[in-house]
Amino acid sequence: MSKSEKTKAFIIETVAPIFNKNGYSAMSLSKITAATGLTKGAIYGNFENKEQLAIAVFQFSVRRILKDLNAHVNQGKTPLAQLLNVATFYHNYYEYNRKLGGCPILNTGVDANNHNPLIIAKVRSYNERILDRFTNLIESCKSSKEIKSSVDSSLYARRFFAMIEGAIYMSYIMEDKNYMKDLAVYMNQIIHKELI
Amino acid sequence: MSKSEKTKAFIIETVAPIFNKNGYSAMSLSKITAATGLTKGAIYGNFENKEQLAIAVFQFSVRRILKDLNAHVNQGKTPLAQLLNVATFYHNYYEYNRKLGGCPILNTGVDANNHNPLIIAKVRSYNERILDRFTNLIESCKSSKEIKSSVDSSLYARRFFAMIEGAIYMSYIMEDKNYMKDLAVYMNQIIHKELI
DNA sequence: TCAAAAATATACCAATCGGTATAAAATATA
DNA sequence: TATATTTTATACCGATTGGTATATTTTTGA
Repeated sequence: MSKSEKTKAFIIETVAPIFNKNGYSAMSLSKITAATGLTKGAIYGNFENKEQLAIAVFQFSVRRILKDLNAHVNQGKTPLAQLLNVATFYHNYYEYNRKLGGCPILNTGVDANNHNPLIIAKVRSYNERILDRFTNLIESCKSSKEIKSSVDSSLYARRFFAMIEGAIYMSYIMEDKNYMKDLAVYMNQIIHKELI
Repeated sequence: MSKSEKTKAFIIETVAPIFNKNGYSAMSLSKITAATGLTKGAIYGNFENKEQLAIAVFQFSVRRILKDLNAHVNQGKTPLAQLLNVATFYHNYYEYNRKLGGCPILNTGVDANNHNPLIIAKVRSYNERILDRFTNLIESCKSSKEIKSSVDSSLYARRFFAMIEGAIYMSYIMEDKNYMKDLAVYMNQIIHKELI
């Protein structure tokens, strides 16, 4: 790992909470230099501009989540166990993202929508990946005969994802982690009552 | 209605989509003056500062929604019909808020969270009102014996509200109104299968 | 209609914005 | 260790930021 690669990583990690909490417009170069202890020279020596830094920061934040989500899901031994693990993953999601200042998928999505095409395209892309992952997981449950074959995989993937984002919004706006706790409970219940 | 009252209302209506789409930081005075055709003198003659204007704009946007939601809900003749009308209200919510550039409760909440205490307090306050309204509606259904007395009113109010916000997020980020259409369907289904 | 009051426009302020050219310093390679 | 290369710091750029004092215009009420 070269010097600049280390510095890049350091900048990204340090800036991540700033971008996630304040959004793109309020993530000023002065905040970035103050937080990192570096100067503009170092920042612009490692990133083309503010937007490219923001994209790198967003990708870093999301990849961490997807990696952990995937690892947690994969602990399940059957497709159904894996699907149920999606629910349990979000049980502690409020605490999990507290240091970051919330969920980057929610925050960056809302922040970038309507006025930052490059970043919102990234958000959409990740959301599609997550939707596909959920859909495939439900399809696998059908293949393994653990849930009903009549279940609309895509529909429930969309419902689950929307419920998750809604719970994240409520938990962070109302500062109440119980929205995430209940999401885990309710998703589990829905799987058992509507899918199995 | 005095001159200044008319001007105030005009500014608020004109600025509403700007604030809702771009957020507080990106809602610059130059954008405000360009959109309204007025000068800084007129803006600052009618509003103390940018933050107070943002608050007025947010309140205007939310009050419109709450007024319309309430009117739609009150068309129901029984508490259950009213609760089911909550679901139908959101059926066209994507189109309903399109001109505004999304839902102010979602957008302003996420935008202001973590760095604008005054505005986020307003968002929380409205969210609590909405939660109370949903809770009371469910309680009324219990009183009229239209739903099971064992239902946890507050819990389902929270679940519904979270589902709604999640569907709004998905519909606007993915530019797919079907998230709102299915929310209406699914909420209706949940009421019939879990509450009645 | 005319003067007092209210509302708006103009011109300006210091501070900050994102970004860059260049100089200085740190690193890597030979 | 010496040098070429990379990385970072400094100093600056024009543009824009939110905000204000004051002049001008418009509205209001007698």
